[in-house]
Amino acid sequence: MNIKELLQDAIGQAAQDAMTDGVFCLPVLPPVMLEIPPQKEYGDYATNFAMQMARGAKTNPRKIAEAIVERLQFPWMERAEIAGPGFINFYLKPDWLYAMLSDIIAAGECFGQTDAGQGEKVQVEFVSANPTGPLHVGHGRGAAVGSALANLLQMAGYDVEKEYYINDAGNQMDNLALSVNARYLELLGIESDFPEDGYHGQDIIVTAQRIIAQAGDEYLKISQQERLDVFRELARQEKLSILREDLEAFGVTFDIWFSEKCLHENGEIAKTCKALQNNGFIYEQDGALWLKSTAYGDDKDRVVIRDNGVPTYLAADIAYHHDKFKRGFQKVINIWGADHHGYICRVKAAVSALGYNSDDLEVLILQMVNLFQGGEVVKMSKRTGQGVTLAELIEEVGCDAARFFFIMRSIDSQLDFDMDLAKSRSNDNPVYYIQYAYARIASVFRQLEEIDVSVDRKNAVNMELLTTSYELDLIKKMGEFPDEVASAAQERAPHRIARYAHELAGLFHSFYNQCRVIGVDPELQTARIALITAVQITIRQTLKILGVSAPEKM
RNA sequence: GCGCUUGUAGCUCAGGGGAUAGAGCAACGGACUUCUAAUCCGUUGGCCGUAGGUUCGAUUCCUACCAAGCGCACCA
Repeated sequence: MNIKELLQDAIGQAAQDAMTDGVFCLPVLPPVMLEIPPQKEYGDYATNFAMQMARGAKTNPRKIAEAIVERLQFPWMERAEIAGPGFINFYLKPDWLYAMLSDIIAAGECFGQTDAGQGEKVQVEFVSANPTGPLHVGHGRGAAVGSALANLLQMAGYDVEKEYYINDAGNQMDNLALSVNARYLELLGIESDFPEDGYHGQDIIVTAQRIIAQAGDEYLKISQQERLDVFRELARQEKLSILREDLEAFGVTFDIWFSEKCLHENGEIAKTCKALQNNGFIYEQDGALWLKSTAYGDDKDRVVIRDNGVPTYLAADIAYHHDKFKRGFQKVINIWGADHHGYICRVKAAVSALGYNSDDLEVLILQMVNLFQGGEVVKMSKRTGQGVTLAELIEEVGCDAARFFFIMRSIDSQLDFDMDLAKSRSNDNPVYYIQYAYARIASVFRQLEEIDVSVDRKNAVNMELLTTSYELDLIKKMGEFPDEVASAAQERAPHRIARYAHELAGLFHSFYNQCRVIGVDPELQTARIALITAVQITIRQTLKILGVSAPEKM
């Protein structure tokens, strides 16, 4: 049952009837927007529908509202009032809440699932860090937000695939090989210059040490070029498996790991460039090939094949996006760091040039993360003197807190990550606040079992006994969940689920402090068991989206 | 200089044409012989960056300006 949709339909019908009766005249009715009013006194739902129509109908909005209210037929309606400039406030009979509560328990692990996304085939590509070193905290935000968004879309009825684009071609891989080579020689006591743009991280030394542990100075016997080829591949594999492990430890997995190198090797880049050359979007100048991205609003055209014949990163990205759309995704979502936003225009231009609708490529830009500890910005890891890695952060604050903190802000906002707060086991910490609500419910169930009270007698529940505002507010809030999931998915805004979870937990804690479950009148106890069963289900669903664990005990 | 994002309570942030602008923290005052006090209840706290414009109505949309972050390669 979706009370909101039913009410919307009833209002639409009433408006139609009013038009038939000649109260006002409009060629087409606007959609009925129902909202939860800012204050309880304004009822359970409200709409500005009459005000929306007043524009076109050139009629007093209050008059339209009256006509609608007079004709409205809705079984759960207690009364409807016209307020302010023309709002209609709807006050429903509490019965609808009881029906909703039963629905939640019946839905169980499926609660929140809707077909809002209509099975649309969506790809979410995120993290996609170069396999040249460890993930840092910025990647962590991308990983948490990307995986939560994928979960969210899935629950809202989209057909989701998660993908990691491995930038395993080009200069940075050569630099990686050169860096490993330099460390290798250095460790074997051979003097060598460290490459200027090399990777100075500790992890490169570890890689070189591993190579020595396995093969000693074996690689001194081959040419430098051959050695670099070997090291490039060895390092690539090692870095990749570390990335995969770190992400898995963070609760992040991918359906597909897509290699850039393959696009070079299997000729897809050349093929795509050829196609764009044929339809005039790639031209030659100064010995290089250029994408005519200015045709789609870019500041300047961009080189895709350098004058030395080597494709640029953009060339690979064009072929990559071509491949994505060829795979039949209706929406392609990329999550990029704010430092890549300047890149959006040219990739969208390429997508358009390839004959696709560039609106089907959605690039979500994630603003930067600043770590704070003791009120100070933490730029460097104490241990290594380099940027703080994701693995270090998880070790410090825990996986659950890290994920939640990364997700809880809108992606447009820079994130001030308060490590002290994330670590604190106190009421200040929103993660624990939510998990604690879940654990409290689990604890109540454990104690009920101890005194042999059955927890699944949901058929014989007299829900009408739930009458306090604490109980009714909880049910109301839970009832909003499927809608919240659908609209958060549509807005690509997983932070809304973090916020919702916090609000729901707050309502539960208030209830818990005010109403007892165990030991009250048996019928009321049964009803309250049903209530907290539903709360537990709903909190679990929110945590599932966020990728945060739901502890039975704390 | 150009572009993207942001400017809302002391702090961190939601909201996003409409009814008295919300939450958490901080500050202050209360609640544990009772299902976990990692909790709850209450109080205090706002020219929604500035100036114009559109609108019956703007914190929300538009323009300019100011401030912060991030970009502006034949790097990725």
